[in-house]
Amino acid sequence: MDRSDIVDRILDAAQSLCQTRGFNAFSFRDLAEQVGIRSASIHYHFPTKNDLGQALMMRYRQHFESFRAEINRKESSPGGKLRRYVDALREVVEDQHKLCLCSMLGAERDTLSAPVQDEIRKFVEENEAWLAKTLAERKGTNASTLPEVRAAAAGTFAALQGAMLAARACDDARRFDLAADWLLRTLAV
Amino acid sequence: MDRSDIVDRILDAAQSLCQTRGFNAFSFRDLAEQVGIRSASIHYHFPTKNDLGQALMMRYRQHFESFRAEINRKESSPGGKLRRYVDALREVVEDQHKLCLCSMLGAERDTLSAPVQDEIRKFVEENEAWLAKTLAERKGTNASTLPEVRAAAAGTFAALQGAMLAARACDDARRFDLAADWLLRTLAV
DNA sequence: GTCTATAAGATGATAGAC
DNA sequence: GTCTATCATCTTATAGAC
Repeated sequence: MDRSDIVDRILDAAQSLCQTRGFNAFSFRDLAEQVGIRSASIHYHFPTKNDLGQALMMRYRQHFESFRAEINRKESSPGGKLRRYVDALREVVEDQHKLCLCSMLGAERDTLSAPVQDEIRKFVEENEAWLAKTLAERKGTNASTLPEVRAAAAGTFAALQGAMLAARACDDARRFDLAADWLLRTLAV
Repeated sequence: MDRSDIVDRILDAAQSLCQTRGFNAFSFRDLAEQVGIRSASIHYHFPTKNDLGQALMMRYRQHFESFRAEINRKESSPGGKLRRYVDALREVVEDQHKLCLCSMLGAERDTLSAPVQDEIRKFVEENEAWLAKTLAERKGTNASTLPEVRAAAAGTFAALQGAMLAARACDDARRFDLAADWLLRTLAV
């Protein structure tokens, strides 16, 4: 995990700042200080802040894509897949009560460029599609586009993102567990 | 609804900016321009931005307190109460895909003063307590502090806040309906 | 690729006139 | 209570040396 590639180190620091403070509450100087270089050097890799935001959200989305593929490989039962997915979000919450990058940038949507907005939307769609497929699988079908399955996926995604938000809002990680455990029981996982 | 009191007009404009852009993405100048006065006049009423944030979240919390009391007065069945609560959030979403103030400030929590953080936490606690009481009532008891009822309330609150967030993140109000309707069906309301 | 230096504008906040 | 004027600082971003 010791990425020494400078672009990744910048993105790591930016992601951490973004998940705890928000995109509009950290500067190139804050970022440069954390990475140990000067702010002009950040601009060399990411000319504008929106370029940084786009790269940030794109990388995050791809990480989740790999992560979902890994779950599908390692876990055979739909229930096990859902529990692994929830456990990964729990780890994010337990690390400084961080928010999902998608939620933080989603909240700040109106202040971001169109390419960043597109990345956020894609993240939601891809995660909901996976949840729908997994929830359908649990019912023994592959009809993941049925209205009732799509609704369950949207509700599940909303509950999980909202649980992370409540944990951050109250500075209390147990709020995530309370809501996430209720969700898994309700889904009969 | 035509509040001419200047403090309320400032708070109205600040709330709207906050629910669409976030607390860290609007300035005293933006605010002054919307209200039609100068930024120095805003500082007369709210010396610092955190003073404004505290007043904003306190007023929002009290509005919800009155709103929940109104629901309790007008609606007798627990199911009807929950539906009214959800409908009110839907109205917020339908207005420019606004976020609940609690979610926006909750996301930005680390950048806010302790008094504002306290107001956010109180908002979550008060709304969850009301949901727990209403969900317990639906089961014919008043045991709203039972672990299973508290978990259901936390899950419900998380799902609703997350549904608002997804609608904003994707610039699509139907995402709220999809998740909220699933929630109400799941709660058998 | 990173640095120093700096531009041009925004920001929260204050002093003092009216 | 609102205004003009202003301050010190921070912000994103660029030019040009090394």
